[in-house]
Amino acid sequence: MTLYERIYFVIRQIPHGKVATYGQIARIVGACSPRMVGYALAALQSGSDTPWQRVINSQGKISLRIDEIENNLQQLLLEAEGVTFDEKGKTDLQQFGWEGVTWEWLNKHNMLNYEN
DNA sequence: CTGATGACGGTGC
DNA sequence: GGCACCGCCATCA
Repeated sequence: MTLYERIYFVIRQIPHGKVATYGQIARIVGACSPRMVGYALAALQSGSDTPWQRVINSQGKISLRIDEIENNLQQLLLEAEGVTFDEKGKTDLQQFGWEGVTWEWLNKHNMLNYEN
């Protein structure tokens, strides 16, 4: 199982209507750097079953490349799930932030070898 | 094997 | 709040 696959696996645990940050995903899978998460998502191709739209940066903002179409799509998908954005495109992590996985979940999937 | 390529985060100014 | 660094390393050509 590659690091990318672990990252996608964790992202699929994010519930509907919640969002997680890159750093949060990184800590869960044990990636030394949050960049790995971003890189994994960048390598993701459209048509994947991974809810990539629920992953945003630590400031609660959508952080995509210079692709406005995909950028708007991400916000659209999240708003369809009930996540709201302010006029600056920021979402309230206190309200919509994901709590993360449980210790039991990590143990169940043998991810304790990597961190936590 | 080597080098290029990246959806970030924290810190300091 | 914004900006410039720096750390970070799996994947691919």
